[in-house]
Parts: sequence; C-alpha cells; structure tokens
Amino acid sequence: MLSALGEVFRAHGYEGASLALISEATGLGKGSLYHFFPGGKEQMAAEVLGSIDAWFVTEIYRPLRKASDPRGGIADMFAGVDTYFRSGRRVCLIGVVALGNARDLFADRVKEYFVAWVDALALALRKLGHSPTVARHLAEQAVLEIQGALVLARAVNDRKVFSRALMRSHRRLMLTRPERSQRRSI
Amino acid sequence: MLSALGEVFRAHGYEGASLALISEATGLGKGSLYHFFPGGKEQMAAEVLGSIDAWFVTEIYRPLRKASDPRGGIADMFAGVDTYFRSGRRVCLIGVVALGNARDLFADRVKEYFVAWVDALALALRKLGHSPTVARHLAEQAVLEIQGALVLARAVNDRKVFSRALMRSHRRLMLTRPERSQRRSI
DNA sequence: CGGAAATTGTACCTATTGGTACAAAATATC
DNA sequence: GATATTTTGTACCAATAGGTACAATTTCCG
Repeated sequence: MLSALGEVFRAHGYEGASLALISEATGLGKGSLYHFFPGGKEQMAAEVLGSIDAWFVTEIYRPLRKASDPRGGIADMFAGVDTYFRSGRRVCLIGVVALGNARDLFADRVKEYFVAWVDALALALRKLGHSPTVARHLAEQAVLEIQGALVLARAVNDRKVFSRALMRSHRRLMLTRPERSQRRSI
Repeated sequence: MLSALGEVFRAHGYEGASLALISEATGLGKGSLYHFFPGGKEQMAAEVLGSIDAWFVTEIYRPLRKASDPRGGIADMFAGVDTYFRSGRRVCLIGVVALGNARDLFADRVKEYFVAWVDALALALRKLGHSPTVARHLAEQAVLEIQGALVLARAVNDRKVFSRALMRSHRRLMLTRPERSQRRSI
C-alpha cells in the first residue's frame, strides 16, 4: 500500500496529492485511509518517506558499508540506483520534498536520508584508501550528481542524460586514485 | 512585480502558491492580479519562468557565448550562479517545476532553459579545444552538478555543500585537458 | 456459530481553492 | 474640468481541500 501511496506523492508532490487521488491510487476509501493513517496526509507522507529510507538502508547503504570489496559495493550501488530510479524515469521523492514547500515538515527524514547515503559511500571510499575528508567530498559529489541527473533528465525529458551521468560518476569514483600519503587501513 | 511573484512560487511551488499568498506577497488584490494576468495563475507562473529564463540568457548564457576568453566566461558563469542562487540558499524554480506536478504545463520552457544553458557552456568548452561531444558532456555534467548541489544543500541545510560543489565543478572544467587530436579552432 | 475486532462506505463539515463580475476609484489625456 | 482609460476592492461562485462521525460490513478467532 505504501508503494502505491509513494507513486502518488512522486507524481503529484505532497500538496498535489489530494485525498481523492490517494484514494483512487490505493483503492482505499477515506474510511480506510483514516483508519490506517489517523494522522492524515502528513502521516501517509511520513510513512512513505520512511519506507523509502528503509529501502535504501537495506538495499544500498548497508551492502555498501559491509562490502568487503568496496569497488563491487560501489558498482552495486550504481546498479541499484539505476534500477530504483528506472533509469531516470522515476524521480526521487526525497529530493522533491527537499525542494518543495513541505520540506519543513519532513526536514529531519530528508536530511537523514542524504547524510546516511553520503556516510555509507564515504566509508567505502575510505576502504579504497581515501582520506576521510576526500572520501566525504567524493561521496557528496556522487550523491549530488545523481540528484542533479534526475532533475536534468526529467527537465529535458531524456533518460540518456541520467545513464550517462551515472556512468561518468561511477567511472570517476573508480579512477580517482587516493593520495599515497593518506592511504590507511580501516 | 514578477520578482515578488517568483519568490512566492519558489517558496511554495506552483500548487502551493495560492492566490492568497500571491496577493499578500505582491500587495496586489485579486482585481489587479487578474487585470494584469487575465490567464490567471498559470500565466503568472509562465511569465515568472520566462523572466528567469530571460535573466539567465542575458546574464549568463550570452556572456558565456560571446566571451573571447572562454576561461573567464566560465568563471563569470560560476560567479553569477553563486550569486543568483544566494550560495545555495535560494532554490532553482525551474528545477522545482521540472520535478513537480506542474511540469507538463511548462515543459517547453523548462527544457529550453536547460538546453540553452548546456549549449552555451558547451560552446565555451569547444573554444577551449574540446570536441563537440566532449564539450556537450562536460557542460551537461556541470549544469547537472549545480542542480544536484541545490538539492543536496537544501536537503542537509548546509550551504557549504553548494559552494564546495561549485568550486569542484569549476576546477574540473578548467583542469580537464582537451584531447590533442580533437583540438580545433572555431 | 457467535461475539469481538478490524475494516469500510457514506454523509457531512468548514475552510480554502482558483476564478468571475462589476462598480468604484484612481489616473491619464485633451 | 470633463472624458476616457487603467487600476482596484468587494462580493460572489462552484469545486475541492483535508478531515470527522459513525453505522454497516467484513474478517478474525475461539
């Protein structure tokens, strides 16, 4: 049910997703909707955001952290992201909320989502020998490129923009050599 | 008047910007609003998007194209962008619309904005000796990084994320050397 | 089966939405 | 100063917003 809900918010934004649309998309009447979400629309959105965050944690962040092979973990991340965002056809709801007017309502969850992503990726990069600072900046850069690619791909309506950006991002991450003096074991 | 209007749309999105908010922000009553914008809210948004596009054309794209010194032109672009987006505190309305539910209404203008940006930057990069394809990809990458930086900076509420991204983007553009065999005069 | 609990549909509520009508007021023009 | 034009405030409108109340139904479980 949360996934149908998520698609409505994705397609119409928080404000744009009216209860009528939500009801239609989920097949649930108002009675049921307010039975499962006594907190109303805000609770619906909060749970959707939570479920997205949870998905990324288990499917992307955790594997990324645990990977004994950081290169493979990073490759899996890019593959997972490409699948999740349907090669750019699907938008990032968290990013949409971050830019939109409902940001204040969900600021904590939005921030946590991105911080966790950067942290997980930075950890993998440190395993590759990068210093903490460089790893963090590289991770930040990669995450931001994904978000930007989603915006641009959607704006010009060309999903190739998205896949190209993913490939460039992945390649640069693999090609950037850690400074010798900063290499360390973790 | 368009600038006050723009800030309302920026702050609340297209759907979120109610006529009440618009009226308050502009100091204009409904009577005046519908006198100047007979097309209603949609016309208001269209004119705002148009004025933003026009600003970028004259302040960013055109100088970028005309610059006899491409390096300087690119530096001016980054400086202009940093100022315009108030170092990440201000969001890109065109990007917001691109992600939001009003995208279809303004798809053409949104696309044109980004295409023109990529084109102008790619032209400057060609003057630096890059092949058309490489120039286009580098330009696409830079534009997308700016959009992503806006998303991420706002999501984690840290404008340093934005300025760091701008610096990295600028630096990489300057440091990427064109392939000898592809250098050409224009 | 029978009772308890979870689930659902319907009717209803108030506030607000974007938009219109139009007369009053302000402003410009001669 | 009279006239024509632009600009504004006010009162309205139907539609929809999110939300509540609650009885009727369905499902669960002993």
